[in-house]
Amino acid sequence: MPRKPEYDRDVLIDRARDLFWQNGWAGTSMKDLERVLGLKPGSFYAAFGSKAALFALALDRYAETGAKRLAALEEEFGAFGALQEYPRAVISSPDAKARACMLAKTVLEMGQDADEIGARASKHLATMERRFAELFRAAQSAQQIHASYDANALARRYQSDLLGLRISAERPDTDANAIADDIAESLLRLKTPRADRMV
Amino acid sequence: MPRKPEYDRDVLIDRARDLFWQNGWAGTSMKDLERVLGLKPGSFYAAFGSKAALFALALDRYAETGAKRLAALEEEFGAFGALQEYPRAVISSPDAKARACMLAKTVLEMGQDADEIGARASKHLATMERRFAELFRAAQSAQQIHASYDANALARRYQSDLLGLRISAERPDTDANAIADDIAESLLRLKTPRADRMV
DNA sequence: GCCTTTCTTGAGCGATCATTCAAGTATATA
DNA sequence: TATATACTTGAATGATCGCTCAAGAAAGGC
Repeated sequence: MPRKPEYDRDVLIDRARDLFWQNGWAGTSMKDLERVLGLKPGSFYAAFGSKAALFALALDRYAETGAKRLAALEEEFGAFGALQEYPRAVISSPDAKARACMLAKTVLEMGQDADEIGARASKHLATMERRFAELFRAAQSAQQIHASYDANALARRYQSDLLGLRISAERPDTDANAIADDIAESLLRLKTPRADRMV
Repeated sequence: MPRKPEYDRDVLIDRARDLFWQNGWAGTSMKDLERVLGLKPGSFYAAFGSKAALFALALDRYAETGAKRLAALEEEFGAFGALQEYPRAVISSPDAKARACMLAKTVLEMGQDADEIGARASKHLATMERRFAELFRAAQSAQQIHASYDANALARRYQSDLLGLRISAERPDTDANAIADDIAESLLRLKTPRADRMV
């Protein structure tokens, strides 16, 4: 039996995710990755195959972490509470390398058709939207949100608000916490029946 | 006197804006620009100085166009009507090369500190936010929005919603029109006094 | 201690990046 | 028509891109 790798693959993927998250696909060079991961080209390609393959792993890791955080909030606060807390949580984690959503950044940089990685990011976003819809439905079952609302529509709007929030949070001159509170507060209005469209 | 340029500088800036808007800074190569603008390197550098200088011109052009569109809506519908119409307008212009905001894409790609172009995009965003605040104040004066709201806070949230909307509109599987309608509709609730914070 | 297997190293690959510049071309004025 | 003044062209620059590969180093099985 031969020697074992000197690195911890999981740790490397985490570091790559942070680097890609912050600097984007094109903004992250192989030289950057070699420096941050502590791998020479030979080891890198033996371990991950290509820059694109590692980016895909980083994307999956990112999406998985986000889903877990949402699940933990649901565990602690219930479905409705999780929806209220998530906006605040997502812009205030101190270890995060960026405020904006890595999935959104990827979709914007790569496009989502024609590019495989962009499509993957888009798929993760769609999965998150479905999770939000489930939470909205659960909140409806718990009588915290009135049944007259369409949970899928609420989820779509909620995700849109989150994406906007996270971009706003990237800007230093903007009070993102106020926006997060605003989003959470607006959920409370959903307890009363949906008003007829007045527009 | 010597010969005149064969190109129309204004048209070239428009084309560069569309290209940069769609593909981003790093995603747009000099070769792309040469092809779309119909300029060989020598002419290009004589005309614009550098890729970065042209990007700055394109950013300014983009911001200027957006501001003009908002002003036109205000002219036609008044302040409150403009705020209602703008979300719909911004995702439905048929000539637009992308749905997402070029300023936001630039900030996300470049960062806004450390990079001069990112900072310029950020400044344009701040200017737009101030314009929104003015419109909210005008709507308050016209009794269409209750005076108990803080116009600056409304503008901050409104811009955040717009940024989210425009990212959502980039995704083909999402009904962005519904989100735009939702944003417009939520403005109607601002006619009644602000409820106390309940979160 | 030897051998096999894997990991590590780093020079170097062709391609592409933004940019430069000297040579050629066209035009308005004198 | 001659000349001065741009504008146009495109080959070439050095740097950097993602990536390859042959050689050296380390570690478990015998």
